[in-house]
Amino acid sequence: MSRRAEARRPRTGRATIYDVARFAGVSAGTVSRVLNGHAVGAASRRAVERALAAIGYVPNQHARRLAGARPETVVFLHCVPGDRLLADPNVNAMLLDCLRTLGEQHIMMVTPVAGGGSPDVATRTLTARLDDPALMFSVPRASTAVDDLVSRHVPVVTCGTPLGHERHVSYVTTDDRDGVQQIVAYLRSRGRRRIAIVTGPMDLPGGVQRLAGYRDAIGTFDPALVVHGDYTYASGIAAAESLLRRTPDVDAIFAASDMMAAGVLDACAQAGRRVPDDVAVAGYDDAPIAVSTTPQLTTVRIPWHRYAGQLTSQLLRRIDGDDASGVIMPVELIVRGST
Amino acid sequence: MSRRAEARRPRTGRATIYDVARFAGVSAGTVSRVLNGHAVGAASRRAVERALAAIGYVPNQHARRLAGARPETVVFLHCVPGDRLLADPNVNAMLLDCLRTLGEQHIMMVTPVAGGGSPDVATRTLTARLDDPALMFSVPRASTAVDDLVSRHVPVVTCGTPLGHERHVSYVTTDDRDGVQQIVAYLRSRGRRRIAIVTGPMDLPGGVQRLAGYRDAIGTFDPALVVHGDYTYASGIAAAESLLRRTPDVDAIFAASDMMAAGVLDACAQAGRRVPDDVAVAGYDDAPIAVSTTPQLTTVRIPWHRYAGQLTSQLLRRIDGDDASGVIMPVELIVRGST
DNA sequence: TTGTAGGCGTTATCAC
DNA sequence: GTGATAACGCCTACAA
Repeated sequence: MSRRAEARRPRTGRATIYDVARFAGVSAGTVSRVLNGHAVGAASRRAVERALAAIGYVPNQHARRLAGARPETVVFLHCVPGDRLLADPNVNAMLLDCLRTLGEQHIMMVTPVAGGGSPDVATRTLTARLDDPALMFSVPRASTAVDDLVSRHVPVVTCGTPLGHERHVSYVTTDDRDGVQQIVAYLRSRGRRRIAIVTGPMDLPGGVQRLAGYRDAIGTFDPALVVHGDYTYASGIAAAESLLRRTPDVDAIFAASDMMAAGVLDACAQAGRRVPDDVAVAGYDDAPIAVSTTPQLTTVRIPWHRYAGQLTSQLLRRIDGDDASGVIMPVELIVRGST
Repeated sequence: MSRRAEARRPRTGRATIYDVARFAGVSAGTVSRVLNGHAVGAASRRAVERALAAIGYVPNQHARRLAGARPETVVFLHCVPGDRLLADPNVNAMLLDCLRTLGEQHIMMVTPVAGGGSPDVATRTLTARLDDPALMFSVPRASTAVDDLVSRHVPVVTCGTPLGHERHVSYVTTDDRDGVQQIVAYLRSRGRRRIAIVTGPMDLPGGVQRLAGYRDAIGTFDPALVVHGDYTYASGIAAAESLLRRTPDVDAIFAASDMMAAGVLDACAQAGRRVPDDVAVAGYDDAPIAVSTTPQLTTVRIPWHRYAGQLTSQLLRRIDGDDASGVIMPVELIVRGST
């Protein structure tokens, strides 16, 4: 790893604000003002705009940032391998919302390239020297990336409660406890008595909080009715198989994600249990798959659109120096055929 | 879109090089020197290193860049929708290679988030204000993004010939003409006389150059034996169907990508043509699919590993101020059962 | 080897 | 409204 040319890097040759100023016959300050939409005389403004166009000036971001301007880039981070996250239509739609809103503020979004490698590694190397605000998804409890960022005063906003970092990180989450309580209450009202849960990963906030909601609502808690999953279809299948074997009297299974619920559905069919007659099945997220299963899934809908709005506004607030804060979005029970 | 607080952004509160210097009892220059691995007295070095650790100093990239340091970020750009590009195992492996090599130089790679939207749009909005070197894949001839970057003196390296920008953009490409000539020569040597081609998109270098190789090698050129595809399996099917119908006497089909060749194979089977007895089929890229078809595909192998090496070194050269240049990688004919 | 002084390109403050 | 001018944090000639 030989050191490269130590010589000062050749000037970029790019036009600066001074070039524009000279061309327009005004001072650099004035150019900066029109660039930033501040008050400027009509004549000067015209002259500057002409110069801008003629020269093809593009501001230097680094200089801008150094001088205290708002960042023009936010970094999207997640720890889910293989772009499974972006494959989720809900997440994708929300991301598009964010992109649009941020775009209006002239802020773009980038993400580290993992290239098939672990995004965790990419994230780690990236956050080691990142200077831009970060938007993080599915942040596991032990994430050191968050610590790094926080300790360097990088504004961070997470999707979901940043377990262990609630005080230093802004976040938007959904009212998981309420959502699960609604589900359990509904199942109860339909006469279900042995209600099981397939949780998400317990190091992710969704895993923890949905289980908490379940415990709150369930009354007498039976550990035999709790199985852990990882949000995937396969884990839904496995969980249901285990439940049906272990506690044959189960008459309702709530899965903490629709993907898992779909797995549960198929496992029930496989085991010869009729849904919803023998056992009710409920999911979470109201993902597209919820309406393409048979029967369709009772689930909890997250207001993704408003969620996205909150996310970006949290981000912008942090960027503008506000303190960290969390917002909790209400959710809505969607009843379909599976219960 | 109300203007936000105009007040100077509050100081980040992050430690600067001066804090470190004060702590270590040396000057800022000295700190900078140890940071950059320049010559420093042993005592000073130790003091600085202690201070660095104690304070948890992290350099400000923007300041660094402004002062003329090498970029620590390169941007990966492509115009293929839906992450189809990253789904290609060859591309992926190469990218990993690049990531590793760049990582050794403390350079990370990011890419704009398209969020299911068109990467072209993401690229456009991004390049509009990008300041970091760019690595571009599958750059179509008309790409204005390249123009933008070049005009702003942003170092650009492309995978494949940057049609129309060869003088201002560094690139790495494969010897497509030679590869195709080898294929055609081989098919000839096996007695094939009516050799057709399914091209790639004609606005991409691979499309143009592989067709060029075909024309060079084929001798008497029959337009009826040329069908255009877009590198996808589906287009391979469509192309083969059209060829078999239009020119039933065709006895060899070369497809400009293995994915298309796989389509050709299936279309032949569908049409009741035996491969290779009735018609020989050849692909290009030596993608994983080339060995999972029946029969396996004769194809052209690209030395991805060395390719990646060239790519990063081109990038580093550009970053260090060298002029743009192109390198052409040799390719290797791989003969398998399909011919 | 080490400190000092400019400069990188931009923004914001302060007089005019 | 406008022009100087001082930061911003870092790097590197230059001088000591």
